[in-house]
Amino acid sequence: MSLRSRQPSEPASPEPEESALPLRGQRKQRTRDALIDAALQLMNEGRSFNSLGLREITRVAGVVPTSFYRHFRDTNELGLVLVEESGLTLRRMLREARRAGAPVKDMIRRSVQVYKAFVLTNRLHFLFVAGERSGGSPVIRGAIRNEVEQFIAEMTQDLRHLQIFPNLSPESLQMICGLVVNTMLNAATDILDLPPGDAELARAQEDNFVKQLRVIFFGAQLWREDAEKGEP
Amino acid sequence: MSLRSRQPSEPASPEPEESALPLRGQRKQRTRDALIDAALQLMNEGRSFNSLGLREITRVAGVVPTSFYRHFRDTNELGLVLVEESGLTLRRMLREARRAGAPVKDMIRRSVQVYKAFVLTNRLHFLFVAGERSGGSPVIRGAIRNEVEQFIAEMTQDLRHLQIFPNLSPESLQMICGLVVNTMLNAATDILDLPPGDAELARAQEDNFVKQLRVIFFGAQLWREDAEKGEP
DNA sequence: ATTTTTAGTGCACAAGTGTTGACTTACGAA
DNA sequence: TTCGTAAGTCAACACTTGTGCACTAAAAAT
Repeated sequence: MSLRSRQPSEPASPEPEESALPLRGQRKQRTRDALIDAALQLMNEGRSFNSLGLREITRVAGVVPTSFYRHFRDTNELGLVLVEESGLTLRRMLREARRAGAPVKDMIRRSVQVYKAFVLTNRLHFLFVAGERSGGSPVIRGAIRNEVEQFIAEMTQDLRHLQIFPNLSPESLQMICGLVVNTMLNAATDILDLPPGDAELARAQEDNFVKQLRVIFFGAQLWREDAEKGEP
Repeated sequence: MSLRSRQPSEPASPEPEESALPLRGQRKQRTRDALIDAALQLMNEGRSFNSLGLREITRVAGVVPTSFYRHFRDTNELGLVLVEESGLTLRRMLREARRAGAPVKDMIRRSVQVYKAFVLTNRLHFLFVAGERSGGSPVIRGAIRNEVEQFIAEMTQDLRHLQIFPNLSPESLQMICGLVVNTMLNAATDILDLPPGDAELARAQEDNFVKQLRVIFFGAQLWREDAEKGEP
């Protein structure tokens, strides 16, 4: 079960150095991808990453256990590669959103729908990120945290240039984005766990998600920097 | 290393049925608790729950592997007990907050500080909940979700009786509470991961947490039910 | 054409795993 | 005092695990 073609990155970019068709390197990359896919596939069946065994991974990848060492020092190193990949996916989402521009009509709901679609088509990466973000081994958790932090920073930049919240200082904008991203990743878990077919539940879940974001954006728009707020 | 006395529940409540000092039952409970504590302790050292082995648990609990079966069918069942316990801890927090009443001055910051303290003194349970909420085995994740859902519902009731948001329908209030709880649990991970001693970082983290909650409550106060909101 | 490199294989090993059944031993009821 | 119950122990089982070493074969370099 091949889950996806791996990292097409730039499909038609004849880089002179790398893609000079080293036939062996190609082959190596293929089993390397098979290993990564195997890990993702196992997680897709309900397992958590750091409960995966090296042998288990190589088994579903269709290679012998010792082959693993030709590509990674241990499973943790594979995990870090997975973190990096997932980070790329996150930034790809941001880039696509950037290109599409902010929808003018019913902005939040549209964004949520786009997000939902993106989560589902990149199911495995989101499963990994949402799952290991607070759970797994400390080193991987740290790496994911970095990636998410970076994502938040980029999102902050984008929103800043869009001038949607002219009232907010860059720091406050970042704090808002952190809140939004947490809400997003949390929703990702819900989206991925949702049994397919139940349109009613999906709708309720989407409505809830939309409302939460509306509250956040609503509060953000009216935010003033200095004051000590809250009801006195 | 005994981490805590287990479930004091009601320290001075001579229940006629249970506490008739069946010396054997006492002993059984003790090793049962040792098993539970062992699991928590292992997680406290950076492991995720469903990577724990039965033997591993019994080893740090100081009993022989086969003893495990006198208390739990398998590790998953232990996990479910852990979920239940953690749920109790969550509700205990709510109850204490209820008894203390809402602080009138600088309400949110106070609450955050109380919450931080509570998370640190109940470190293990929060570590478990925050870690396995989106990570571990599906059945445990589901159980945690139930517990959290219930917590949200209770919190909704409390806020309703406090009349803090008279503008919100019960459903909207629940949605707000969901947002708050997610933000709380997310902050719990940060709080627990924070290296001790770094007061500066702790302060920044707390400020961020406080601000996020302020935005949410601020947005909630101004929320109107009917309208389709957001910037058009 | 020959040699070097290297991705992938096969085999082996020590160590750890979950689970079993028969056992001890001390509590608590008779 | 006797005796059944059951928490905990012991030894053993059939596996799985991560890892090391020698090997093959095909691609790349010479």
